[in-house]
Amino acid sequence: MTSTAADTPADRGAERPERNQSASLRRALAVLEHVRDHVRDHAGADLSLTALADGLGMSKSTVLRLAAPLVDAQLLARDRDSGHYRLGPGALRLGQAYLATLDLRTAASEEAHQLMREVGGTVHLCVPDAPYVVYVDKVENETAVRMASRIGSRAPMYCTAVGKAMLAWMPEDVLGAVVAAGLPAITTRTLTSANALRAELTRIRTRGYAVDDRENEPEVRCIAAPVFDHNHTVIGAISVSALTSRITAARVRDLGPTVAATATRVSRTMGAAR
Amino acid sequence: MTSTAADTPADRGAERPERNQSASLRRALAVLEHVRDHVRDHAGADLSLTALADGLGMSKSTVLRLAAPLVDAQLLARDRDSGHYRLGPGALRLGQAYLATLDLRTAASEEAHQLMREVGGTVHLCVPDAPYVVYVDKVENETAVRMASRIGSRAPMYCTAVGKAMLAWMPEDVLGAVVAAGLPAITTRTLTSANALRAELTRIRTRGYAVDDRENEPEVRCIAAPVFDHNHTVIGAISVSALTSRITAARVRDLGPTVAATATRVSRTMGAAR
DNA sequence: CGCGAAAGTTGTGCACTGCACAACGAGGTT
DNA sequence: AACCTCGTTGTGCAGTGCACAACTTTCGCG
Repeated sequence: MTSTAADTPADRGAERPERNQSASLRRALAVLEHVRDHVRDHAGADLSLTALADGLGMSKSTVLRLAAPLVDAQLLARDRDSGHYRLGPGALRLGQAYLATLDLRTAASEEAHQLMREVGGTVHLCVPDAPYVVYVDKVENETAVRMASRIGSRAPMYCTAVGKAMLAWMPEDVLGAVVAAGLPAITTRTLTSANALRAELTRIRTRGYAVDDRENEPEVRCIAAPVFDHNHTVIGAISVSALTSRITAARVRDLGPTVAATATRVSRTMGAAR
Repeated sequence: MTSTAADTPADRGAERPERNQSASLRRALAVLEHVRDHVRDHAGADLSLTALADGLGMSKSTVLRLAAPLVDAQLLARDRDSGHYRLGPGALRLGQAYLATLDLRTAASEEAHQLMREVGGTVHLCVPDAPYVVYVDKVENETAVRMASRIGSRAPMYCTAVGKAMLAWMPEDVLGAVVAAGLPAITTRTLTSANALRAELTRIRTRGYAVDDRENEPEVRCIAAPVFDHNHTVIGAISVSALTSRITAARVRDLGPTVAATATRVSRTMGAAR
């Protein structure tokens, strides 16, 4: 640090880059996320080395060298002809391994199907990822449903029944994070103030289930209840949703306890006391 | 492990660590893969910091600091109580993003369902990942099939119909890589010599489809054909499989052209000339 | 067909990162 | 309460990887 007479470039007071933060690893993950978010469309979605470097504000050599291990791990793949980057099969392996660890999914599967048959709407299973929810399973009424495209996608907590159901039983600081992330209006009925949301959560806690009454999509109602593990920690939520014509306001009061009972059974399977 | 003739004997003694190889990033990816491969079972699957460090031969502090960005990126998650590591929702996001880029899946979906109805067996869609195949879609006959657990899993090329179907139209060096990876016998009928495999590939090219006649599982026959893109590059394969009682040796000759025709239609959707 | 531009790849100095070791704090067990 | 194990944090020093630029390759265009 303090060198001899030959004075060092005294940058004292300057930004301390904080050691041991794995800057290069973070850069590499930024590369990965950039590819993930940028390969929306199918075949045409190209990401050349220069496009990547420009988009991330890195130099080409940096991206090239960071990408090499990602390609080796098959999280990324390079087009053999163009050299452009896309996600690789390793990404799929990770995702499937993640799903395999979620015994919540297997535990809820049967109940979810029964709930779908009973109610007729679409049943969703979610896990928290504050301030978002992640959809991990989906059961639809139609036959021959292909693997749901929405599995793996995220939605905000504050404007979905599943999100509010989980939030109602999560620590206070999570609500803070949700509010901090912003509460933009999705429809005219979205709860957009922290106070309104807080009051709603209290209501949810007393009745045992959450309702999304056209707060996220104009024509959809949704009823959700939380799933707990053996620690009484919220590990997910299960919901039914349908067009408002299928789930009338009056029917919500019947369906609410049904969904809550289903969620409670799943919780018990997961080891919850009650 | 499978390092064949990778390193030359020339660099003996002189340990050249090879610069610019992103050693730390590779370590981090090793951590990720270790977690992925080690969290087979559900809730009980714990990976403590020390267990991870021991399993990888790294020091605890290294693992701790490498894991931090992975946790931030939600590829990993830590159990709030025990601090143990597991895969995070970000892994699912990656996997789903990968599937979204595969328009092969959407292109083949309808044909796959029709093939399943026509033949009655299980239909698989795969992409190459030499020397393996990766299953990216699956259509089963039974109703109410949950999201296929085998999606995302891998199988060797040399002993599967889909693998051989792709291999038959891939560059010669891919066959070399497959042979180099080894051809262990899975059943008594597995092709275990490079020559037998090469002869089989020639046969496949002439008739237009590949057959796995109990080479991978004792009681299963499988018929597959390759899918090409606009460059006439192999981008996948589609197959039907069933117990030998359902697909007799005689029926193979009927089903082969059916599967090949299906694959050709998918290829055409993908922009192939013919 | 040859020329130019743009993209991808490789070499290298130097600053900074992150590895290992060890000390420290936090629970849990006897 | 003492012990033990696990997770976390501080720090010297070696080695990594970032940026820049030279080089190679590929492609477009007259």
